[in-house]
Amino acid sequence: MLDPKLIRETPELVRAALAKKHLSVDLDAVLAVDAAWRTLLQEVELLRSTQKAANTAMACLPKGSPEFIAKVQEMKAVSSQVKEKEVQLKDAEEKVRVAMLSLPNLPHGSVPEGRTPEENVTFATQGDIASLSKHAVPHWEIAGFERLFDFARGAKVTGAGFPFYVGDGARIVRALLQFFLDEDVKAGYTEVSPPIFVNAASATATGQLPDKEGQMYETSDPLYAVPTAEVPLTNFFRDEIVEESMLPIYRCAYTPCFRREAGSYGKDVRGLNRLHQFDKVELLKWVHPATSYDELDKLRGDAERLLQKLELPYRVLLMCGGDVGFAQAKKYDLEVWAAGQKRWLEVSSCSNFEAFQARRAQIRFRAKDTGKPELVHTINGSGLAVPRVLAALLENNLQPDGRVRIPAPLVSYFGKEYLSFT
RNA sequence: GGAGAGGUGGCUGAGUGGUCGAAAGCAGCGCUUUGCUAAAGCGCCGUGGGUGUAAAAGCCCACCGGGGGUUCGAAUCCCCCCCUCUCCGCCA
Repeated sequence: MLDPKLIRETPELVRAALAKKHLSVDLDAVLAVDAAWRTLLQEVELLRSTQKAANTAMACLPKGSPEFIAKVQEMKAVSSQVKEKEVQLKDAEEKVRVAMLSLPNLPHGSVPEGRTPEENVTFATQGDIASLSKHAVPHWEIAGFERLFDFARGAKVTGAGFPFYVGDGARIVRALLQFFLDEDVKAGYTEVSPPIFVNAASATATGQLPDKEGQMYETSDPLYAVPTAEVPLTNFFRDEIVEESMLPIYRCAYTPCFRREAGSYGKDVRGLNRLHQFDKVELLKWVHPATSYDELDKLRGDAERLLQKLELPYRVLLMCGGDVGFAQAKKYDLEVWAAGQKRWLEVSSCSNFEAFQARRAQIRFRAKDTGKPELVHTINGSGLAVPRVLAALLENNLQPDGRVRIPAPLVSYFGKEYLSFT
């Protein structure tokens, strides 16, 4: 959510910033419902004010006195007016709420112009792609792949996109998660194991709701299966005021992630590229607004280091205005090179949300100098998503003998130096 | 799942229809006293919104778990929901 005062007082500034995101936003409609709401609010408050004054006067009048009875009669009219107006006010309030929730976050000034993913800026590239085998194959074509990653049985038991991981397949997933969490903890993040279902209020605070319910699995309660640990993690401090001295707060969490992802097709959904359920470790920070862009860079660095340790070539994309996302002010994507598919796979998305989520979630800190609550900035990114890292690992490290070499830092977690499909 | 008790400000905890945004205490902040510390005394000390302003101040409204209702008037009475605790049942 944006600052309502900013929208009212500098609508042109807001309009210009939103244009950069290339989303169709009717700011005038938002301003109109806001103005209507404020008019009604003032009318109701005026009525309530007279009601209150009468109430105070009546308190020192004898109950049965003629003056008292006259007042009651007089106030009955006011009371019915208030009730009528309050219905309208409630309606107006809801309209404002919906309108405000529909506005995307403003992109940061450093976000490049652009409409499509092709216009994202390659910010950095690490590792040597050329040295990887020219004969690498997509991971789903590796002999024995389906033994370790059993999509057929997953589809039978649950549905497409819910594979079984078997033997070394299960073990490599566990090794990666353990490695990621240990490294993240070393980098200063406190490990958390959150609930994997959230309520509507939580999903609204982080920006999944309203409008994006089609991307989440919903239970009959209703609760939502988390699409990322970001959701429960961010909401940890919802409706709370923390001390400024507690900032910045660093947390990491592993959860399975559930995404319905309707509408994807082709090579995007082959093998481990895109699943309805996958494992991911998320990094999350609550920070002082003044430091949030430094903290974003640091978080991205923490995610990058994981890829470096796994010896995976990757690039960092700075997302252009059109690809930043609804709730983000600035976003970097980390993509690993998958030698078999000969393409980049997104394994982490590191974003600064500034106060957008904090305002929805009412997460604030008490400023030391003024003593007043202020909104924190939230920052998050994957550290990292398992299946695509795994896909790149399988494709890049496949040996002529059909085994996959395990990168040195992972060996102690995996328990051996090669993953075997037999 | 069943029965009972309860949800009030950062915390503890009064308040059962009117002048209550809410006593008191603790914590916090400021001042006084003091060689320092401690103690004591005095004062300040919730959040959100509207309006106003260069920014403030000020003024107004709302908020006593959430939502609805009764009433001229609700923290207080009624209904629904959520949560916590105790006991019982079930269970990894």
